[in-house]
Amino acid sequence: MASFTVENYLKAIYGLSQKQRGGVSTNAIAEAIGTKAATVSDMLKKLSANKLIHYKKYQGTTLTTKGAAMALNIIRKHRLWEVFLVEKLDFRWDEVHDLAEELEHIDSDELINRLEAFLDNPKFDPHGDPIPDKSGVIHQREQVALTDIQVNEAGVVTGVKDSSKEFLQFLDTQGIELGDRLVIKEVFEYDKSRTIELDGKAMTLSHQVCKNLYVKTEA
Amino acid sequence: MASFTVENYLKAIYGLSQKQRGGVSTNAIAEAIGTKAATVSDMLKKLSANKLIHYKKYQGTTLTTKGAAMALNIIRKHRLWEVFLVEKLDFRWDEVHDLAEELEHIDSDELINRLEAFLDNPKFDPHGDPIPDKSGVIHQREQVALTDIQVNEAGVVTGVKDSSKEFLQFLDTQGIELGDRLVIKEVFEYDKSRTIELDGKAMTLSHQVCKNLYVKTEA
DNA sequence: CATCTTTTTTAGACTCGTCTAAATTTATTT
DNA sequence: AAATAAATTTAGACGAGTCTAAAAAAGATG
Ligand SMILES: [Mn+2]
Ligand SMILES: [Mn+2]
Ligand SMILES: [Mn+2]
Ligand SMILES: [Mn+2]
Repeated sequence: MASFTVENYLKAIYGLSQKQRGGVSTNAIAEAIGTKAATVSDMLKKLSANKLIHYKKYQGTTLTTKGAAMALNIIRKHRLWEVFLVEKLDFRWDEVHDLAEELEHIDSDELINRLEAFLDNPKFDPHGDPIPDKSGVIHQREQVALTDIQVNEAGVVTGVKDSSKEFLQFLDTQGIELGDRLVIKEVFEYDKSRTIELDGKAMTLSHQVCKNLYVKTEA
Repeated sequence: MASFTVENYLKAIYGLSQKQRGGVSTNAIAEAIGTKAATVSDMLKKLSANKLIHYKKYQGTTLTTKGAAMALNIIRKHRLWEVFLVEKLDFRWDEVHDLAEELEHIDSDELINRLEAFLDNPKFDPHGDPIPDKSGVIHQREQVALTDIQVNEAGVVTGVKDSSKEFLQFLDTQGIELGDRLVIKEVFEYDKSRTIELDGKAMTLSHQVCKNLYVKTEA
């Protein structure tokens, strides 16, 4: 129904609105989509005319119920395709994003529902992000960043905040993957780096890494 | 690389060039793609400028080596996705064409090669059409239409010439599927219909049906 | 071969998504 | 509060792909 372009705008607005409260700015959308603010302004007018966003000039934008439903469906498709690529075609978790970026626009609910069943109804994608169900309901997992737990606290790695190829490959080199159990051994106040124990091995992780790693604590 | 539109033109030209000898006409392309002749003329100029077709005004067109290679890759992707949809997601053979029409444009050789392996390197799609290999080589099966075999000759159903939903669903109602063995029992000269025996059951098929059913004879 | 018909191409226009440059509004700072 | 800075929108343009209407070429017919 909606063009690739419109779908990408909706997804971007949804994503940005999750990271802050209040409306999403024109510049933020331009940055996310890789386009210019002028282009975004034009598009916001069209999306608004189609009742996909709430929009007052100069005031930022938020998705309407209809717009949010469409965004969630695209996210659902994106994440299910990512699971397919990793689980069935043996792609690595750092290789699947761009492909899913294309596959998410394939227009068929029947296809995506069957794919979901074929994959045994996964609840999370390869990066630990939750998969919205058919009606767009998304269950956020109870998880905290590694920066938010104390010395001697333990956690299981459940996801990443930064899904960039670079970060994912860095985690690979360190042998850190989803499901790993770790314990914080020491926090260095100087640079906020932390020493953790994982698989019986000690390693030190920078503040930047800890900020971007989600764990579920054993509370 | 090439846009969806360009890919669809190349595929259409390839398909039409298989059905006749000589160049493909502007009108035929317009008809195949569902557009107007004027639009096709414009596009032919662009494809020619990009060295994807040989083109002389008013003379029809043929694909260059480069154009043919691209067309075959799209056909390869189309057919492998069709196999996936039928074999893995349990779609029926009459349901998969339009979805494959979208999926064929996903731009990744790595993806399609992995999909091929995941599907156990199928050689034919759900309609019996051969799947080009990685280098675009396509092995046409030795098969003939049901109109071309004699009374008492036997054959195994290997494909359909007409892949329309209507014909495929008709075959379903008659219980005819790929792999079925049949024998021609009688040919009626009056309307060229034929009586066949299949699974021990006799049935009469019209000339139109026989023309569109391919079989491999036991020669 | 001259005319009529069909096919194909050109001309001009439209939509979608994009851009740069300029104008406008909002936010921040003295 | 005025001045300056930053964010946003408007104006005007462009390429891709499409259309309708008109012109031109090729093909068929008497
Ligand atoms: Mn996308
Ligand atoms: Mn993901
Ligand atoms: Mn297509
Ligand atoms: Mn097919």
